[in-house]
Amino acid sequence: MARHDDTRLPRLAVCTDLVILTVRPPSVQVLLIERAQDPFAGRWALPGGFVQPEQDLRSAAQATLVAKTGVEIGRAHLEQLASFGHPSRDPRMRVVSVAYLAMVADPPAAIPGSDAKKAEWVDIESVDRSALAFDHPQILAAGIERAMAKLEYTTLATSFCGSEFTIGELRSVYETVWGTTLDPANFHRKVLASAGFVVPTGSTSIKTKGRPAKTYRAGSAETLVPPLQR
Amino acid sequence: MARHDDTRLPRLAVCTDLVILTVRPPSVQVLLIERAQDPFAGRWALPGGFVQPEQDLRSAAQATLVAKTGVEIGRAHLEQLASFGHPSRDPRMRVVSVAYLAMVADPPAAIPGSDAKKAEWVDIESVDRSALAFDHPQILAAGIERAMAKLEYTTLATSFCGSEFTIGELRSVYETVWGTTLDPANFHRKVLASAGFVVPTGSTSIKTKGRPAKTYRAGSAETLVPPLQR
DNA sequence: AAAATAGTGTCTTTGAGACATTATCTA
DNA sequence: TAGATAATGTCTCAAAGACACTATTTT
Repeated sequence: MARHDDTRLPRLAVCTDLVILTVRPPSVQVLLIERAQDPFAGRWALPGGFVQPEQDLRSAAQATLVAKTGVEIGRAHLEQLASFGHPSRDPRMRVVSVAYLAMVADPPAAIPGSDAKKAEWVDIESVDRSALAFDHPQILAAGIERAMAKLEYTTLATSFCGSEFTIGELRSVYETVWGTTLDPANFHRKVLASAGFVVPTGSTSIKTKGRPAKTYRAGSAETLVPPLQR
Repeated sequence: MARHDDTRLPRLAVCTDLVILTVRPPSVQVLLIERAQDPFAGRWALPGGFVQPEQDLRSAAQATLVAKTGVEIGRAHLEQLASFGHPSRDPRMRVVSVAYLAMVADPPAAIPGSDAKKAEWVDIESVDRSALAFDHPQILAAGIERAMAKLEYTTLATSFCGSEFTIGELRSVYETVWGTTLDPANFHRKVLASAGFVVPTGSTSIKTKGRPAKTYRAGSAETLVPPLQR
């Protein structure tokens, strides 16, 4: 059985890695950094960092999220994704990664910071996933899959929209993430029929084309009953 | 930014804790141990253990699962649940716990092993959740919630059944976990209509009462389209 | 006016639930 | 035979999708 005598415990670290997504129709984008240091210097990777002593896992993820996107907490969705702990996933030493999934709306340019040469929003279609550092191909895949699935049965899509949005903008989030087209009329009715999904602001948006649309804010509901289907 | 110079990294360990569930109508049961050692000696807790060097997270969880239940791998469902890493969740030192959720069918008596005075299957209704050691109340809640949710849109319920089961047995899993009653006729039709949910064995089960039921094995599908509703 | 998008109305089809009916066993 | 559970059939109602139609803007 495992002992907890800490002098016998191996050297080990915990980090967080983030799959930060945004939707810019017709693309879903992920924030990637080009690593400044070894291991994997020069390679693209998910942003992340070691969890500091006395730092909660979520706080660590939040710190990375804010540092890389420049987006205020509270204007982004952040949830734990999964943990990855293969003994040799990091060549330096054993590092268990607690991955987080974040969604932000219309972020400014990504911020490289000290650990990256570059930081960029990249279309997920054009990412050479297998070239990512560490086991980040796996983490990215898990993040994208989770995001796609959660759109169906949660109100998460609103976190890809700004504070005010039209039903058409919300629909384009779904269409972009799922790579499908949805009937505008039926989508409209279904969204308004889901209690707590969106609340009207009373004003309308000015667009370049077509009839101006009423705008909405995200509602208080988190789950979508009934779910929206793909 | 985080440094990776390992001499500066704090002492830290990673463990796995398991929410192991089984269904014995009319109860859902969870495997709990009574801790043999401090901290929390004498208190009930989820089974778990430290992750050993060179041991994968899943392997660590699997080892605990087999050790406590006596069930062969392959006859149990095991999935990662979430990670819990509050800095003071363990009074000894910083310990990040990667929690796993397991489901087993009709297990034998639980095995205490060396780290527990007792190990028992306990009805989840009768667990004094707030008395559990560490942050295990939170982990248990997350496990139960996940299990209940996944019955709806996955074929997971079959992992609470033996290798061969009747539709009625499968239905009682749903009824037990959700605490509801389901229409036997409609349930029957919906299960058989879900492609890949169950496959007929060709034989029938002998029961004490009523007409003998055809038996089925778990099918190859993992997700349930359309989902079964509560 | 034409084009584009927002929003509403309506019809059809599908699927879920309620419940009756038939089948096959044990006590 | 009575009672119990399995399995099938049928009816009704509600929701989803297809699509026609109206509304309001820009060019």
